[in-house]
Amino acid sequence: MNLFGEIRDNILAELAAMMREGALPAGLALENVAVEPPRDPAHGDMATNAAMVLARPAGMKPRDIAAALAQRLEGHPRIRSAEVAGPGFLNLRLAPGTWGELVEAILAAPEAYGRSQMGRGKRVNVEYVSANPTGPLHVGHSRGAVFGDALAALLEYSGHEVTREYYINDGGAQVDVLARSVYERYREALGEAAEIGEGLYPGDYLVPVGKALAEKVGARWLGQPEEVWLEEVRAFAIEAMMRLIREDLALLGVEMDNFFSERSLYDSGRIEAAIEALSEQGLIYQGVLEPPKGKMPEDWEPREQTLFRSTAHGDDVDRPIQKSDGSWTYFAPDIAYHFDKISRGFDRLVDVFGADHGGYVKRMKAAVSALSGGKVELDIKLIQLVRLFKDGQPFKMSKRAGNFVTLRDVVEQVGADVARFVMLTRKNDAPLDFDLARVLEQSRDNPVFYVQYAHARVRSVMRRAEAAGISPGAPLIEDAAEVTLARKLAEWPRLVEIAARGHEPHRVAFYLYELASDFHALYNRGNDHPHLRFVQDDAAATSAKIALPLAVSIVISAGLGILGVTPVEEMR
RNA sequence: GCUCGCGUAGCUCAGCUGGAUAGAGUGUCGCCCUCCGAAGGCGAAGGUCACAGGUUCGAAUCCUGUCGCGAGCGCCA
Repeated sequence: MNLFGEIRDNILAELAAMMREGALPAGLALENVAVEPPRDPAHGDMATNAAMVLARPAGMKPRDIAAALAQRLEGHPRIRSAEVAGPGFLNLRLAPGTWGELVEAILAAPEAYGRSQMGRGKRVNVEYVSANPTGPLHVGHSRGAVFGDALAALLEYSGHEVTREYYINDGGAQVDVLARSVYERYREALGEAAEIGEGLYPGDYLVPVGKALAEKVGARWLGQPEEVWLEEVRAFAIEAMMRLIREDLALLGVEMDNFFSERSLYDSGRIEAAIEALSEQGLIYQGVLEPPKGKMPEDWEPREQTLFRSTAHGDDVDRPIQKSDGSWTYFAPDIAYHFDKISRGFDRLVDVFGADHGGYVKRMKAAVSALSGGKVELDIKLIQLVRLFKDGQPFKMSKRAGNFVTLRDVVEQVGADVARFVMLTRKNDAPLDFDLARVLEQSRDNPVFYVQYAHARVRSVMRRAEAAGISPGAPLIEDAAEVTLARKLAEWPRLVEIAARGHEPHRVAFYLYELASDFHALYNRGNDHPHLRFVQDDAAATSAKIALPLAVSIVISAGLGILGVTPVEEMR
C-alpha cells in the first residue's frame, strides 16, 4: 500500500479525464504533478501542486483548475476533503479509516511495504571501494564501502537488479611496489634483514605475507634479481591483499558480487578493443594538449600523445590514453573496464569514488557516453573525507598499517552497526566528523541509539503483549499523535523512491530518525494519557493498540536493513 | 588561472528533482518519570539560507557574477 502513489494516480486519472472532457486542454504533460506531505500538518494529510504546474501550459488560473479538481476528488472513497489553498495548492484530507488500513496493510505484508517497482527491469552496476590491493582498508574506504553497499541495497529495495562490484587496481606500478615490499618481508622471514626503502610499503601487515611466501617457495628467490621473482611474488601478494580486503569488508558486512581485475584487461586485446570502439567514432587522435591555464608546470613541454576527444561528450579538455612511450595511461584500462560493464548489459552504472577523484568525473562520463551511444547513464558519487575524533580530539592511530587508521580499528572500537549508521547520516559529498566516543553515547544526539531505542521499545511492548497472549488485531488510530506517526509511516514508500532516484541512501537514515522521533513522542504521551499506552488493561484494547508500534518496528527494520544495520531487541 | 563540490540557527547538520510561516539535534531557559530506564517527552528563545543580480505566480533550491573553504588540474594510480 503506497498512499502517496495511490492518491497521485487518482489525481492523474482525474486530470486525464478533465482533458478528455475539455475541462483542461489536451496533451498536458503531467510528470511534474507532485503529491507531497504538507510542511504544515494543519494543511491536511497531503498536498498537490497539480493546478500550479498546469496553469501556465493550460493557460488557466491555478485556483480554477484546483477548484475543478477538488470537486472531482471529493467523490473518492479515500478522500474526505479537498480544499484549495494559497496560490493554488490543493490540500487533501484522507478518510479517517485510512490510517488503520495502512497499518493493517503493513502488518499483512511486512516484507513488501515500501518496496517499489520503479526499478523493474533495470540492471544497475554499483562499483565501490575499489581500493588498491596494497594494504588493509582504511577509514576513508569504509565510508565508500558503506555508502556503496547501502546504495546497492536501496536500489534493490526499489526493484532494481543490482551487481555490487569491486575493481581491483592490479595493473599499475603500485602492485610492483607491493611485490618488492613483500619480497623484503620474505627475506626477513628467512633470516635476512629487510630493507624497506623509500617508496616501499612499510606496514606490518606484510610480515605474515612474506612469511607465508617463504613457507611456500623456500629460499630459492633469495639473492635473485627482480626479473626472476617479481611476477610470481606480485600475484601472491595481490591474492593475499585481496583476502585481507575481503576480510575487512566482511567486518563491515559488505559482500561483493564481483571482483574485476584490471590486469585481466591487459594482454587480452580488451583495451585495444575499447579504444577501437572510440576510434570508429573518430574520437581518438594524435595530438598535443594545451598547457594547463594559469599555473604552468616547470617541466612542461609540448608532447604528442594519443588522445581521447572527450570534449565531444562534455569534458573540458581531451584526455591522454597513451603515455609518450606508447604504454597506456591508467585512463585506458578504465575505459576498457567501463566498456566491459556496458557490454554486460547494464542500464545504469554507478561509481563510488573518493573525493580526490573529482577531476576524473567528466572524462569517465564522456567515455561511457561515447561507448554506449548515450544509452547508459553513469552516475559518479564522490565520497568526502572522514575526520576521526575521540572525545572531540583528532584521532590518530597506526598500530597496524604504519600511518593510517584502518577500517578494522574503527569496527573494533564501535562495531559495524554503529559505523555503518553514522557514516550514512551525512550526504556523501559533505565531510563527515566521526567521533568514536560520541557515537557510543546513548542520547538523542546519537541517531544510531535513538533509532535502535525506538525499535527496542516496540519489541519490549510486543514481548509484553505476547506474554499476555495478545496478538495485534484491527488497529484503532484516533489520537493526533497516533495519526502523526501513521502519516510518517505512509511516507516510507515515497521516501524510498526519492532516495533511490537520487542515489541518496542518507535520506533513509534521516527518515528513520524522524520516524523514531514521532514514535518516542507517542510513547511518552502514554505517560500523561494512559489511553495512549500500547499495553492496556483489557486484551481487546491492547490488541488494537499494538498494531501501530508493530508497523513502526517493521519499517525501522526495513530501513535499517537497507543501511545494513541490525535492529536490536533490547538496549544494553 | 581553470574545473568540481560546499557555504542554511552560537555549534553539528536536514531541507523530498522550484512551493505555503525554512526544519531537527545540541547548547540556554521553563515544565513532565507506572509500558524500556528522564539514555526520554513537551514548550520558549534563536535565521538577511555567504553576497549581488536574474528567470516566474513563487527561489535555500534553477541561471550569471563576486567572496570564502575544500578537492582536482598532460606520461602517478
